[in-house]
Amino acid sequence: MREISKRDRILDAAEELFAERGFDGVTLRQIASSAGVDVALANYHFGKKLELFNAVFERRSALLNKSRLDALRKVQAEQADTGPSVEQIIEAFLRPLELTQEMADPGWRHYLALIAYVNNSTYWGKRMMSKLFDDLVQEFIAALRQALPTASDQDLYWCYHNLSGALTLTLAQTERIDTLSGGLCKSSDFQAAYDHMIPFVAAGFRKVCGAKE
Amino acid sequence: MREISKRDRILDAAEELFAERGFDGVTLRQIASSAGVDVALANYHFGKKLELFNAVFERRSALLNKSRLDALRKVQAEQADTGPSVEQIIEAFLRPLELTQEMADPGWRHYLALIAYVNNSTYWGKRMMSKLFDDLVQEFIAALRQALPTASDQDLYWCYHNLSGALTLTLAQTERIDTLSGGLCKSSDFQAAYDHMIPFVAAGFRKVCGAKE
DNA sequence: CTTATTTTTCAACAAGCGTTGAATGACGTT
DNA sequence: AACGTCATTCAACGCTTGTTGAAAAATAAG
Repeated sequence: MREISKRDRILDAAEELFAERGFDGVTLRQIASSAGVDVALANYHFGKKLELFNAVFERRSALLNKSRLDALRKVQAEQADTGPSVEQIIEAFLRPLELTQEMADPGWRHYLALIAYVNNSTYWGKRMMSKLFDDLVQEFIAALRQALPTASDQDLYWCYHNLSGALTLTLAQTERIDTLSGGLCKSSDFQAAYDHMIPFVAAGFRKVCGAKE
Repeated sequence: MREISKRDRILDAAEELFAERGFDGVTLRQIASSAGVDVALANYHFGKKLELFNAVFERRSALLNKSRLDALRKVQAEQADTGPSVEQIIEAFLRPLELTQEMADPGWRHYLALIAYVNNSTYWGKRMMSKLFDDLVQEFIAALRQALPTASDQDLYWCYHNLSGALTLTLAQTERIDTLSGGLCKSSDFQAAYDHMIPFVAAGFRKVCGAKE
């Protein structure tokens, strides 16, 4: 069994702490302490604090984009004649996230919570989200445009905005729904979250972007 | 024309800056400078930094809750026989927010962006959201339960979670949809946001919580 | 074994932080 | 005009922050 390098331990610790408290809510000393290394080591490997943040944010993005795009290509291949349905597209967009979140390794869970933090932030979001995720999102919107041929682009983007919001709150794992529902629903129950989100969002798309009777 | 007190100028400045950069992303010196007062004055009026944050967060909550509850009571009174429809309930939940966001005073816009920050944060959200907004939310969920009599509570809460996410991202005003849509949709166009969100969410509720055929 | 190179720690820096106590200003009451 | 109260500023405190250069340890190369 291979040891985890100190460099990776710093990334892991930073990932978890940044996701929970945000960029300014965490000090390099906390990260170093949580990783069990000296403060200066983060600087040696990554440079400034902001560069460490970027390194964390970019580490898993390519892998994530690939698994989601693969899921889309798969349903597109399966429905080569008619094209995939709205539900199938949404499913390809969401299920890969569920899979990583339910893995034994908590790293992916922290990473997706970090994405939620960035995506919901005016200050960080504009800079960071587009660069890494725009291409993928446009790919999915193109598929939706084909599945909903009567939709205007404006309607499509606003519907995606709703989808993105519902997803973001799920990724954040705020546990708010736990207290609100008296323990009936749990933020950690990702399968239940996506099982409800997929038909909910698909129905929304159909209603707003579907044929006008 | 009445002068704005320095105390209120501190609240206004803190509201805007906290909403944009989060609790730890803002210093008391930035707040004081933006308000045009001395650093020590924030401490005199509000105590510690965290107490200032709480003061900002609570300042407008009662007023906001009242306007949303009034909107709900109104549609309930109008439809005393059948009870309000899902669309009417969602509309009562959302439109008061749109109204405050479109006011000339930008304070409300900043305040709702702050709510988005808190609601999406594991660290702050658990403590702060429930205390101020749970009663109101349960009131709306009760109304939805009545409009969707076949729904299980679990389904209802998960659907509310989706609604809350879509709303939160709108409140945050990240401008992500602006770049994504190439300027076709604007985060600042609240009317368009809610015009699309209401039918979208209502359709989701009906699909997930409606009668099973 | 020696030498280079990379990784890690140590010690310290200047800057900025939240917070405080005392001094000053403003303002209405008597 | 003198007083007391509230509002505001000033100056400074102890502490933590991100960052750095040099020392030490580990690893690889010859």
